[in-house]
Amino acid sequence: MLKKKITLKHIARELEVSISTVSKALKNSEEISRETKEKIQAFAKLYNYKPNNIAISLKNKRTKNIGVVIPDIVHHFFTTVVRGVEKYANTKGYNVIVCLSDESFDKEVINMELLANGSIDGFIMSLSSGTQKENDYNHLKEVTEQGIPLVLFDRITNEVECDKVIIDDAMGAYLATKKLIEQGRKRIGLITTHDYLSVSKARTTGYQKALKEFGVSEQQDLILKMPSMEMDGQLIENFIKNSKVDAILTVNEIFSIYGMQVAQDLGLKIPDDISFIGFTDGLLSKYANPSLTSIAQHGERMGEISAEMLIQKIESEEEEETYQTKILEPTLIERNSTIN
Amino acid sequence: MLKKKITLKHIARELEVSISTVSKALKNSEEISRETKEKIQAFAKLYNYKPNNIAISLKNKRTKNIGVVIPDIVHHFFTTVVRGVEKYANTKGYNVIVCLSDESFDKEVINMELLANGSIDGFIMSLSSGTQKENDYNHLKEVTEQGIPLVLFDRITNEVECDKVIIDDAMGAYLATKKLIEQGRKRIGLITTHDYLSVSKARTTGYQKALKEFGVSEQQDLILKMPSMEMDGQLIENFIKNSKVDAILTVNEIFSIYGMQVAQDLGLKIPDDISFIGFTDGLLSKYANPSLTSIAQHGERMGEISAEMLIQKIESEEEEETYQTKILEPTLIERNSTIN
DNA sequence: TTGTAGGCGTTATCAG
DNA sequence: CTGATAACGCCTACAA
Repeated sequence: MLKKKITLKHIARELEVSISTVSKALKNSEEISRETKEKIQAFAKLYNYKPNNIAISLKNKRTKNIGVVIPDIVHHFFTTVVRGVEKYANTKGYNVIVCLSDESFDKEVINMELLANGSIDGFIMSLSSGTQKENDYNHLKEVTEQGIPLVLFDRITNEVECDKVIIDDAMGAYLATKKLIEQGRKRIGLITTHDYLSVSKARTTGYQKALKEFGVSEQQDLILKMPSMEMDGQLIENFIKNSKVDAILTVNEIFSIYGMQVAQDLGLKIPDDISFIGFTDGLLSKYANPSLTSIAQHGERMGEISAEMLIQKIESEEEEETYQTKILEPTLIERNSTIN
Repeated sequence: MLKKKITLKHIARELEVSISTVSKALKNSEEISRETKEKIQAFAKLYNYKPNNIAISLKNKRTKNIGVVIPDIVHHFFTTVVRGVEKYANTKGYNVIVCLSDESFDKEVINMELLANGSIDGFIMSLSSGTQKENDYNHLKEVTEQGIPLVLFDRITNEVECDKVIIDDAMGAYLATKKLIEQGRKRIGLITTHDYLSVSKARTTGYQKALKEFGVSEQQDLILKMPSMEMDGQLIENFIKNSKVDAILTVNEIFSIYGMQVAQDLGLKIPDDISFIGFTDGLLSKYANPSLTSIAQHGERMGEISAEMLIQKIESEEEEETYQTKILEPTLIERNSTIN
């Protein structure tokens, strides 16, 4: 019953020719006679011969695999990036090996080391919070020193020389804050995470820049820093109750969604009494009630660009030591949490 | 600057011993003298020697890679499954290659054929809608005939003999419908997709079973079949307006979320005038307003079980021709769309 | 205790 | 036009 994979050797033996003749015949080489080629090709087709990827990888020192290392996969933004990577990679004949660091430094290191031993031709990754906290990038440096191309996206670091793709997080926060100010909001809060996350830091900067630039006199920083990646509902509730904000910008969707619920429970009208803008224009923003105005991060595009940059590096012969950082423009998507 | 990967050959040449001596020494073989072993191990460590995965794969005919083929990755349920697969696979030293079929039969076929040529040791997959529509499973049969283990989850077919993992979709729909009936709902609608999707079909069956079993006299089927995977807001709106339902069960989250918005726009109170239950207990259900009662599909557990079954098959020597189907119990998670 | 040889499946070079 | 040989990196049975 088992139709095991057939190899060049089998064909050669069966047809009583040499392995190299078979190999050439299947490549339609000019060296081989029409007759022999036809015989071999017919036989190969009949038995559904397909070359073994692993053997080819060993020979070519090319796997046609891309390693994508992300902190979490149950996460809208990262999945859109993966989709973008897949999309581009597939057109170029590459497969995508997905590894989850689970926001852990150790897992990130282990995963990368494993894949770096020949399983992939290059990495596309976003740093785990654990890594950004430890601020230790030796595993990345080792990879690049071995000549394995690396593209960092979204959560990046300046410690490593490699190609990078991000959106202009500061500008995103700036745009959002500006929008709120222009709507006449006077006390604009920011709910963020720790600054060791590169993106949160950049967003905070953008928020502060806008405040400074357009700042109404009484304006001041109203920043809530969540202690962990998890959401702490109580903190948000207290923040809304005590800080008397009339607008809130959050570095993700969840904080906003939850904030809106708290606000509504407190009897506040959205957006009349308080308005919200979140980051990461995902499903939650679209389907929230009221729908959430948010800063689109263009994950899919980011994935495509990352894959393009990576494959370009993989396939370029020369050892170019030039790296670039592509910065995408964020887009403000207006919904009912700021307008009605 | 480039510290290229070092091989056994390099070490052997450098230390003026044979390759096999190096190989054995690094495996701490008894055959090799203490002295030689120490010398070799020290050198290997210094130069950070790591065996090449590809070479080992070729030799062992084992890649330690699992191919996961799913219709879409920007999708909560599938990502939870992937996470479960990763979790279990990693503990067993396997990597996960993710391929997206994009709901397309053709892409599913291409992806699988590519990976089947030696890149993976087994498949975990959920059928694309395109495949279920075509009802053509030859690509799956070929894979299993080649002796490559396959586990189907969620969207499965009886046409292929292999291990399967699903939740009891009929029971899920039955439980939900029963709950609605017990709450005194009289006109319970179902919003689903085409029946060629195995899960939608099963859910419809469960819904009808409950209606029949508990059916209030006036009860009848109030079924809206969405023509595509995409959501058509207009159809839902008309359905709610015209069918006079006082409860709706939907085969995913989105239909419910959207339905709730339509209902609220029509001035209906949830859950007083109309209540909702959806499938796939994801973020949307949790953060919707009101929060959505839903049937949890236990994706992560499903992924773990799939991986466990697959790896068990991969690593078992014998050609067992026995396949099992594991059926997980769905769980009804009550939220504010049915209670307040 | 160490080394040689052959093989995993493929391709490229060179010889016949 | 066809085939033998070596090589990719590793492992292992068998010699020495």
